[in-house]
Amino acid sequence: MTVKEQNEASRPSHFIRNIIADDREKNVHQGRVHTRFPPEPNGFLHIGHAKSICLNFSMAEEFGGKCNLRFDDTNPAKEEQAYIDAIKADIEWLGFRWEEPVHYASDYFDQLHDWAVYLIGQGKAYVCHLSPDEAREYRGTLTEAGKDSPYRNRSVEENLRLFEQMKNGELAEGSCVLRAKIDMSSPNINLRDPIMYRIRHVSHHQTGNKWKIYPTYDYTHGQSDAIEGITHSICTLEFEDHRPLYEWYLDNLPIENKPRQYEFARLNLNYTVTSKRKLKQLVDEGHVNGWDDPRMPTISGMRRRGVSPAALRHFCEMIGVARSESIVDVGMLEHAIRDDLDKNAPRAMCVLNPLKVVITNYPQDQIEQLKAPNHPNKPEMGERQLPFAREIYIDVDDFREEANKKYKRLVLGKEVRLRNAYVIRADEVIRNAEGEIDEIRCTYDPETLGQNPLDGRKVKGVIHWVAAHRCLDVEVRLYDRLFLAEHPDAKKDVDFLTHINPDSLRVLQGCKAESSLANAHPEQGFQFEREGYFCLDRFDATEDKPVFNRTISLRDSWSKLDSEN
RNA sequence: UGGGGUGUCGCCAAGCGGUAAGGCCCCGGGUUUUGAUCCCGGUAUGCGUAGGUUCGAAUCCUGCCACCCCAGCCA
Repeated sequence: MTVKEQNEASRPSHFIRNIIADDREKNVHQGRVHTRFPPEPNGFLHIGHAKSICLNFSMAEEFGGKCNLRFDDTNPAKEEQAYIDAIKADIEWLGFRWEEPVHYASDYFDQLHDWAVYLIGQGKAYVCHLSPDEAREYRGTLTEAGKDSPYRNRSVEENLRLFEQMKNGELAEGSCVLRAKIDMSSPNINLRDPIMYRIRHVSHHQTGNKWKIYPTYDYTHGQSDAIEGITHSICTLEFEDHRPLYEWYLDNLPIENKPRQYEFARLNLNYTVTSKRKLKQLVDEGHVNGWDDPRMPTISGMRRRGVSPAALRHFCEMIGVARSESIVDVGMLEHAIRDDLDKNAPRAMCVLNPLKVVITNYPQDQIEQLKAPNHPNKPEMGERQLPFAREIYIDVDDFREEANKKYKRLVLGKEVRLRNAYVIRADEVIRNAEGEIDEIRCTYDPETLGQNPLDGRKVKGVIHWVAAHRCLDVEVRLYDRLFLAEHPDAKKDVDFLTHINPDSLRVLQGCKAESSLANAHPEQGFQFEREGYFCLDRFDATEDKPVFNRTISLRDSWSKLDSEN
């Protein structure tokens, strides 16, 4: 198999790729491929945007083309510079490089204005003084045609004069708009004389106080694409009805390069909310700690949680690109995350709920330095030292006074393997005044380091542990799904907030981590063996107080078994 | 009851007239000092539905059904 074939095999065809490949073969756009990712800076990017980013950037990359980053900043009231900065950081973190410089739709406000004057001159645009309510009435309904605005036949001169006044801030906000003169009886409502400009006496994060009028998305997007030489303008399905309008502007303006718009189905994930409005609500109302809270499906949230760019990109490839609306199982995202971490995360041990174990036949002051591989299947990842001593911690869940045969951990009177160390036997349970278990007294078999018991005894279980006096005291944040309902926003009459998982974050203090973890870097993924994947929080961890976020647990076929009994 | 779309395994998704890819999930079995990973094997006589064309249809034609989007001076 050639490299190209392998590539094609691992990247299944999808309709956008097919269209582009086809266009290149037919030399459409002189064989150029130029895409763009056009976010509005009114919130943080989420997993759905990741799909679009991967699509746009990878199509350009694959076909030797370019991909622009363009902020779709036509509504200054909702936009902020802070979002622009965050969006740029997210895209870079994902590993994509846009074609410099960064573009803004607002870069084209002058050109757009001149084109509006041009359309007025052609008798194809007019200033309309209908109030919003009146305009709605005149627009008609889905089944009834609209009516022409009484202002539709103003003279070119009057329109020019009024538009100039709009531009100069001489007219009040909301008093009138500039509309394209298309067809009030079109079955496509977008063609019923759509608004091109509205008056907004607000300053803009890029253009300051220069403008009193701002163009709408429809009047801006296609032309911006054309100006930038975009060939394939990829957007989501809900813009499909806008395509005739997109093309109307390109056809009625003196524009050479005509980009084509293609629509794909946006990403939906179960147990997740991906609507900027709702995500903003979660942030604004304090249900989470900011846009980059590790529970958020935002790119920065997932980053902070410990998800790698590679995992996200792989996920986007797995789910494909199509035109049918679908809801992807979060299990697929989780699989992509585990798959990446399993291959790349060094192993370590950390006891989440410590239970002291005293090994009575181990010398009082002795400390051995055991060796442990950093990855069981990748010797090239090296090994580390693991101090072993008379007192260790194991997890509360890994000991039972009595249990059936299915329980493969430490049971009173039975043996278990300490991961990377010896086999121990539980001899005695020590209780405090309240009758709670305080510690377990064990004995170890010195002949079992790196080998099975010499007499052929079978020890089936393996548990993790940490040396009591050589470990780190750490905080661990256990994250779980933010929503309990599979489709949190499915019902319009049920507030999605009612489905919030009250246990989406559990903070554990006093967890005991092996000492080598003192060298962990923020965002570096580790597998805490038998527990899951964790990383140091990039904002809250300090030298004195390490804070680890659980990215995701290990797959667990035991808890299912256990609960069946 | 207008217009635009979509319907292939529990969830994604290839397929474009030659006899249903792949991934996730699930179920068996094997390896394993992580109940992880990994490895083998299994899972649609069926492609929304009813007809038609054809030697042959998920692919072409016709009717029907279901679901999604559109009546912001949001994008």
